Amino acid sequence: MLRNTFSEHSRLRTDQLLEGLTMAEQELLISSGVTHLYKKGEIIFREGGIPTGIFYLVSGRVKKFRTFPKGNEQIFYLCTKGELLGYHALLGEVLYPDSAGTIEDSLITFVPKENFLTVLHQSTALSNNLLKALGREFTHFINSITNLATKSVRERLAINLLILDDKFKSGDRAKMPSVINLSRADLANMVGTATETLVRLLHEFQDAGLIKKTEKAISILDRPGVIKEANLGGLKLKR
Amino acid sequence: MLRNTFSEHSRLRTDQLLEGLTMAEQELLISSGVTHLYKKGEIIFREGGIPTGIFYLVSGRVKKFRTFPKGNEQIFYLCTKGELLGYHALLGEVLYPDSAGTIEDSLITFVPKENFLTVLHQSTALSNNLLKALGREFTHFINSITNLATKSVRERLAINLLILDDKFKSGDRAKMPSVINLSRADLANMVGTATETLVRLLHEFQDAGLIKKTEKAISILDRPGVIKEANLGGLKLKR
DNA sequence: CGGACAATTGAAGCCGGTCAAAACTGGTGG
DNA sequence: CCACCAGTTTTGACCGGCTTCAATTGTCCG
Repeated sequence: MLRNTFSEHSRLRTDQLLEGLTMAEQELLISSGVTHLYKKGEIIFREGGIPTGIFYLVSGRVKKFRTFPKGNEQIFYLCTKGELLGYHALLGEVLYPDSAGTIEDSLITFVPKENFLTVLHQSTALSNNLLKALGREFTHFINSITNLATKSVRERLAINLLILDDKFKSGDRAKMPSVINLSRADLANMVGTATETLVRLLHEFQDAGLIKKTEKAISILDRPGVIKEANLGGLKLKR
Repeated sequence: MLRNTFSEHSRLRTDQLLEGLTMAEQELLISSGVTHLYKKGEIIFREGGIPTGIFYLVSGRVKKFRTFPKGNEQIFYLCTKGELLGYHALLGEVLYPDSAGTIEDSLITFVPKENFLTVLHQSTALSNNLLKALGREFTHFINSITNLATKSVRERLAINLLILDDKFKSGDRAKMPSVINLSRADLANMVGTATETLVRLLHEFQDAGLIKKTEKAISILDRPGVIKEANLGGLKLKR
């Protein structure tokens, strides 16, 4: 039940995605690409741009977002190691509807459109894996939508902290509290609020002993407490 | 550019979906199903339920939504004639993450899971059509997310009225202003606001000559005016 | 050390949610 | 045909969460 609200099992992980592909197909997909190091803050592609391939995030973290004329942006997803980027536009045969940019130094492999589509059209395994992944993504998006529409900023912050805690888990010690390394502005843009509001709430959470703010980063100290703040059951009774 | 924000070209229409399929495959998909008349207000499937097939909406209108313990619901999509329902859960091999119910009398064909999956696994045409549709759906969902996160209730109402105007177009005279036949509660749940707030805004819109409220229904009188209210360009300048 | 940018704190005000109650609607049965 | 009831729509009043604007503090580097 908790899973439904904030967990990220819909992530398009390549290990799942490549399952059942022949070595030749895997070769053509991943190994054929050019790998490039993106510095923190670099843009990978921009909304309105023409897709020319997909991106495989070897290491690092990438935000997917929309920008507005006012200057602000809305982040709706954070990619971590092993995920693919930019495939929606290719599949849908449309221009990029969103932008992607690194939030830390990242190693990214570019797979040309032709290679991706070639493998896609000859491998039913890849098709099926993609369909499964996209079907699950749906759950993620309606979670986001309902959270934004019905939850307070405070609750949304708590939810996002839980998600981020998961995404920032260091591979080695999965049990340790993660160090969530994200600027206030980025976090605010994920939660969908003003930076000032976010800062105030973080302060409150820290006072309550739920989190610890350490130089630019955040760690969850009291996970059950944060879960309670998130009100995942919708426990706010009618009256 | 307007398209990006509120138009619904991502709709999973069967006519596009069945393109390239053999007659036998089309037969197995659509014609094999059982068609049933759902009365207005009936539930087709409920979140948490086990998917046993997909639904083809022959005629009528269906809302897709999430419910909360508090009793309220969030509508995130409105299906019209010709669309499919419930395929995400089958593809993702998960329980229904959302609910679906009719908002008017509807004719719906049920296609058993086995038939759907059989055709899916033997027809690359269907796979590709589905992938394309799902890729485009992505655009729709990030539109919803960014609208909810960054736009005022007033702007969101305007946007939704434009979408609904499109969805309630009567097939015969596409040029006439549509009659949007939706309860205040449903409309509020689409916009993501309280019924009372919605009613007040509708009143304002009518006073401004943008819309006309006729017994339970709404018609757009001044479409350019509504578009202006929607602030689609994000024209609200920084200062 | 200074300059730029990020983070924080303060104060003011409005948008929108909530509660309560009135007005309106359609449907039902006497 | 009218009175009544249940559900929906509408209006009113209140107030609290958030946004916004402004200003201060903190931090990282050249």
